[in-house]
Amino acid sequence: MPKRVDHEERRTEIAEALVRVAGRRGLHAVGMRDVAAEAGVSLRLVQYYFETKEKLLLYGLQHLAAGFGERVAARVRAAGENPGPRATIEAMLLASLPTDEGSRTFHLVHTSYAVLAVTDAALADQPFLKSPDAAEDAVTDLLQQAKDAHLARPGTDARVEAISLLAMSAGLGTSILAGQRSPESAAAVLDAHLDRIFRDGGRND
Amino acid sequence: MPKRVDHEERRTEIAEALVRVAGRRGLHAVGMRDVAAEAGVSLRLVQYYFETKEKLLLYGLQHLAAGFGERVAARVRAAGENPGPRATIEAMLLASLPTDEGSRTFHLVHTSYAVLAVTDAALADQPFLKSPDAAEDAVTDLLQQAKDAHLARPGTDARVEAISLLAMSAGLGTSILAGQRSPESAAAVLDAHLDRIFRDGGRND
DNA sequence: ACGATCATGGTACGTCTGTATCATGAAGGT
DNA sequence: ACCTTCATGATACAGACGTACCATGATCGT
Repeated sequence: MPKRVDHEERRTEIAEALVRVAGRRGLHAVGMRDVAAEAGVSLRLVQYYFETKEKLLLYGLQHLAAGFGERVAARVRAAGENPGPRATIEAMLLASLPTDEGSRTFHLVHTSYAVLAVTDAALADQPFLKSPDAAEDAVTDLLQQAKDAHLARPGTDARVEAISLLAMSAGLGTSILAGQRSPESAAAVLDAHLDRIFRDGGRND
Repeated sequence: MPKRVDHEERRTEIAEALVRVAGRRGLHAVGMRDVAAEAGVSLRLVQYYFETKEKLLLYGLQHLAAGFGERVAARVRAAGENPGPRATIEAMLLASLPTDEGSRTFHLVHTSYAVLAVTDAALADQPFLKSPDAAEDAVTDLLQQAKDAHLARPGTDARVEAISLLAMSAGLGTSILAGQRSPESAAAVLDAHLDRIFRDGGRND
């Protein structure tokens, strides 16, 4: 036989090609042949490693979500050795905004998947839909910690604020993608809300 | 000739068929033949009233946006004879959430269009993308009025809060659509923020 | 009443799509 | 050394898609 290749590695390369072309021309416009060309392989190879298009899409989605998770984690680590709850939350939220080309692609393709999932049963019960729940729990915990440490205003409802921040972040991200808002102004809005939640020192408003 | 028909009326019927099938099976999956079947006319007729698919999509988008505008306006009117700023804003935001089947369809199709617009130049510079700006101005004005009338907390930055509320509303709407959140909990989150902005009486926190 | 015009039907064409089939060289096990 | 098995190529197929073309009653203006 020919050289035994690492299937998983191959699949990753193809999935990344899928994400690239989806980010460029939109997920709806991506075909098997496009992915093959972008990955520099033949159509047959894409069929070989992913038997059907649906499996390719599913794998691509997982790969996308994993990459996003790493991106956020790296951003949080970059926030410092022992960042406070606010710095951590801020890093998470800002990492979710489509600022550079990479996160723009992620946001666009992710939203495309989400739209598809509404009418496609196979994508609907995919675990990537649960990652927002995980994020919500994480932010809630951080806010609760801040509240316990008297870093946040006493009246804060941790979960409601967590939901709000994540929904805002998602909404702002979409409007950045649509070209309605600049990343800077979106970041400023998020910061304003964090300022409100994390009162500094003893000010009571 | 045959009975002279009202072209605009016909186009509206077909556009509504487009929106219905798009809401059911997703905008990406909608074809000329599907629209024709849903509208109960022949494929030729869809071609006759909209020469090309792109024109059909554009018209459908306008129709969708117009319908949404009416929906919101009706909801605001239903808020009472002379509603205060808070009731008005609340009506606007709640009308934007995908609660019933109609608004669910609107949200889904609208989001599909927005995703397409990112990679499609023809849709990108469509006026419906400006309606968020109009909403932002309207909410900002209402918040400013409330502030001037001492109904809102003094520290409120009207525009930042308007942006936040609309972004939250959009983000919450998307998560409702994805089945991650119930309409009720989303409405509760929005209400919590309105409670915060519109302090009651003389409380200073 | 008649011819120009409008609304509609049917259908064919070319292209693109995802998938399946046939073919073949290259290297593993024994 | 041989035969199986793996990786890859080329291409064919059936269907759906948007669009274009031809046909034909119906009715309006005159």
